[in-house]
Amino acid sequence: MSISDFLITLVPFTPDELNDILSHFKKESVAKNQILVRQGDVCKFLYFIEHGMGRSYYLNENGKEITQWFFGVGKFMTSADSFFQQSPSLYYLEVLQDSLVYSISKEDIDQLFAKYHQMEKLGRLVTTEMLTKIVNKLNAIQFQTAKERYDYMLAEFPDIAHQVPLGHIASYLGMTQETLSRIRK
Amino acid sequence: MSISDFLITLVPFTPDELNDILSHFKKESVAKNQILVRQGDVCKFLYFIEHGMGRSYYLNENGKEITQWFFGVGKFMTSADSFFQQSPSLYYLEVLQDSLVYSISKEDIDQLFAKYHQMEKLGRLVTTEMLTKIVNKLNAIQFQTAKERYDYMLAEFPDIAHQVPLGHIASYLGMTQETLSRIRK
DNA sequence: CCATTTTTTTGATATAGGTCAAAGGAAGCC
DNA sequence: GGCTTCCTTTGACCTATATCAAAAAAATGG
Repeated sequence: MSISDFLITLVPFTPDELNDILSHFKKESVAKNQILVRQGDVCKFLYFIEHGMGRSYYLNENGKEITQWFFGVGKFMTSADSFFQQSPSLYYLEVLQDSLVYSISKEDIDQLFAKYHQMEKLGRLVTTEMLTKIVNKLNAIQFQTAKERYDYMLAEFPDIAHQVPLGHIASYLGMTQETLSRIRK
Repeated sequence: MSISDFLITLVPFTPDELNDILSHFKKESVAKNQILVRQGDVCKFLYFIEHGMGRSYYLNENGKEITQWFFGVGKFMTSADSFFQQSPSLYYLEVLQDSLVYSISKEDIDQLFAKYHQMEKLGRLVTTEMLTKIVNKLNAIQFQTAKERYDYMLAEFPDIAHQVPLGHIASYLGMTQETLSRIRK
């Protein structure tokens, strides 16, 4: 899904608005395993994934990587709190496959928010969707067995679930990789 | 905190805008234990809590109440997904103490979103704040021990933690009330 | 295509927190 | 102010999942 298709399905931008908005996004190819943001850095960009996938993760007290979220095709990827507050990121942002993304800076998106009422609406809708998805994850994590949590993963990220290392998924689901391996049988 | 104080700390509304916006909120007294929305109903209103507190909860497969969120003074309370999508609510919304709230309907708030660019921004900011808070809860639930989860509760809801039945808090934190009772000692 | 590294699976054992049952306390109500 | 209902604590036992260790399988790179 292209970024302009994505935008117009959510909000009825005029062609002029759409062109102006798109002109602030920069197309980038990013190689597999590239780190876009490090824990402690300020996240400078918001990325739209046209092709590929990524994840956010952090290092826990034992230095283990804990996946916090997966980002697939047609989604915005960023370290949300860091990007919007321009505060140090709690997470790494990593690209998991060679990807094609469109990036926009905080200043540019703020300008667009201020310039276009409809852009502000887009921001609200995208944030609301994310909120709903996080609530779903929370319910899965909080009250479901390991098996059910894996089913949630398959439903939420069907395209991603079979393309990333099992350890990434296990930490995302709050279980060990041994447990996930046993479940998958 | 009054609703108008709350609004202007987030977004610089003009006095006229503020008056118009406030005129769409209706002041209501709600008695303790009153249910504002039932699971399965469409949530018709968004509530701002000027005084009091509430929670959202659902009934799990065994018919047990599972608290999903607490809402304190100076917060918006609603069944977010149901209200914004006008879909059946997954949650009950219950007032936990005699409360003073300001309510606004979906149609009215949509009208305000459409009318005022700044109102749309308010919506985005409030949603973003909620998103951040849910991520915090998720991290507490997913990776912390029962003891640490209770500490998170005390930090996130200091005013609420000591005023509601222990069972509500236990289910919110994803543990049994027996476990929470043992921890509290 | 072999060597090395990474990822996944399997097995044995440990434990945090759950479940079930029941007793104490506290609070609302006539 | 006693009755009833609700809320909290305590005890005994159990289970899902973690931890630790190591083998097997798959992927990567020169």
